[in-house]
Amino acid sequence: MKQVAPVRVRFAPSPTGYLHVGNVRTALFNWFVARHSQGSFILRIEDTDAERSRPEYEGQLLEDLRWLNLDWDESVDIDGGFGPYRQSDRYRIYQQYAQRLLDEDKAFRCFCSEVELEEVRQQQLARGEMPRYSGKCRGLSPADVAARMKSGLSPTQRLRVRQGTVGFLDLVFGRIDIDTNQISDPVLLRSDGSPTYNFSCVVDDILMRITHVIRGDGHISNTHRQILIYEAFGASVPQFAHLPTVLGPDGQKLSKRHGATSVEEFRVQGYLPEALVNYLALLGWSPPEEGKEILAIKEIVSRFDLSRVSRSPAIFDPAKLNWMNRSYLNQKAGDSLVKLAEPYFVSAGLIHPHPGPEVQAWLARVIDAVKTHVDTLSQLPQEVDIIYGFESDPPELDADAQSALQAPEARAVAQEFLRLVEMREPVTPESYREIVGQVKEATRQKGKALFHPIRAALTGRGSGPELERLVPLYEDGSRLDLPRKVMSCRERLRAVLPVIR
RNA sequence: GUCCCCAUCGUCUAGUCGGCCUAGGACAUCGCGCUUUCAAUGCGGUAACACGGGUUCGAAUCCCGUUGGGGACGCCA
Repeated sequence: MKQVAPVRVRFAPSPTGYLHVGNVRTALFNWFVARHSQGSFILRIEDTDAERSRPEYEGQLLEDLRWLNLDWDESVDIDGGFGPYRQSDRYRIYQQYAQRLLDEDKAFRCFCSEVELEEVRQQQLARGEMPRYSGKCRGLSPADVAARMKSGLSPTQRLRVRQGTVGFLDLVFGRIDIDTNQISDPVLLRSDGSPTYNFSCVVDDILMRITHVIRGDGHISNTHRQILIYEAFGASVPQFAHLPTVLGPDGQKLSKRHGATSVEEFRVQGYLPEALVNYLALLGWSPPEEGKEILAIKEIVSRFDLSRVSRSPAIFDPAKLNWMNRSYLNQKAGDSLVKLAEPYFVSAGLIHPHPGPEVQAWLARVIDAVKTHVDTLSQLPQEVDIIYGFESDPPELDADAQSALQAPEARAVAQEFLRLVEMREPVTPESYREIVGQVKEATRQKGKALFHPIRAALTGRGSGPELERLVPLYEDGSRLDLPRKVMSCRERLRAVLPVIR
């Protein structure tokens, strides 16, 4: 029996900003692979760029991943025996491994200055060549090196790239081979001694026993350099899988001007994490069976396979995300949405903070009544205006409601309805139905001619949720302690009275 | 500029040994039904193999070229 090493994948973001949907998708696909194969998902913080990395982004990063329900097995907060998991805490390790390469003459010190290198680059570009390192310091003798060190120059350390071809079998793109003459001797250690991305990444992936490197396709060309580093260490090379880029609706790289792009923004706008995960899973991956696109996370995990990942870039489509979020919203019962929706209602001044059970129960019914109209939780308060709004004197009626109350028969319906409501207060679902029956009899109106005027008088609008649902919400809402008053049926009808006279 | 990669409806995609494809699904869009209205929902329609050459009895599927797009070429990740 052949022993198969357990799958170990990693998501290695840089804490240089908010978690972006493109990165989230990379994290997700890694996580899918880990969970599908009962492997480990490792979260590593790549903060070797001191200029741009900010510690506060790290916390945000973890929080965003938690919100998405992506759990990790090892990271800065869970030691799996392969730590530390923050690259800035691993500098000693990089020094040590860099020294080893130097000792074995697989790397060399380079004293070229940045201006000097830039000059050469410009010349090569002008000649229409691919800019690459000249190899100037490759052949420096130990004495030369010692002399320059003594004079106070601080060198970088570069890998000695061998002749020939390097290649790998990408799990999504297939075979990608190139000639090593396309590659400069990559800098491993900067002149200040800090490691570069390509070096720290490889050292960590070796030491953390990463089996599959899954990342954005912008890293394809880095992969060749990195493989050369694995070779220099005599380490086994992991499998690679590169994911196509996520683009904005205009086909350009996704950026702020395309609207929300960070997980934080999607959360604030009231998208459900499961909807965002489901949508992102379908961006570049498709399940083996057709037609089923709303998939629970566990269904995605069980079906996920890198061989079904597309090779071409995908455009992020907010309209489809909206549809998906709506569909998740409608799948959930109102009472399971109350907790999530509460903050939006509180900040809109519709309920007091920390509502009691009565308000919560009422709110759940309110949400059930209007949720088919919204894409996101943040749209709920404006939709709920049909319950609250009616306070101005006289109340504002929309165009549809006004025309519904134009005809004398329509006003008769509304007046009769009011008369009966006055007698039967408070209105229950049962009494509402009875009253409507009596109005029907008294006015000889039915169907649209009957319901439209009632709706207009009661809600001030030409359309909205079913009246049978709205009426009890008005009645019950009017008895609750809310920062903004909900008017009962009678109050509403009295208020419109001047309008329908 | 040089190298690498990609190319099916407006969008995400199915298509994995070339024939079952007069190209399927989902979103969006349009129409119809249901309903007192809107929404939701049900049913149906419009809509694509970038172009040009090959190979083959047969190509969306294989090969070459063109065009278009993306990426790489850093002491960024």
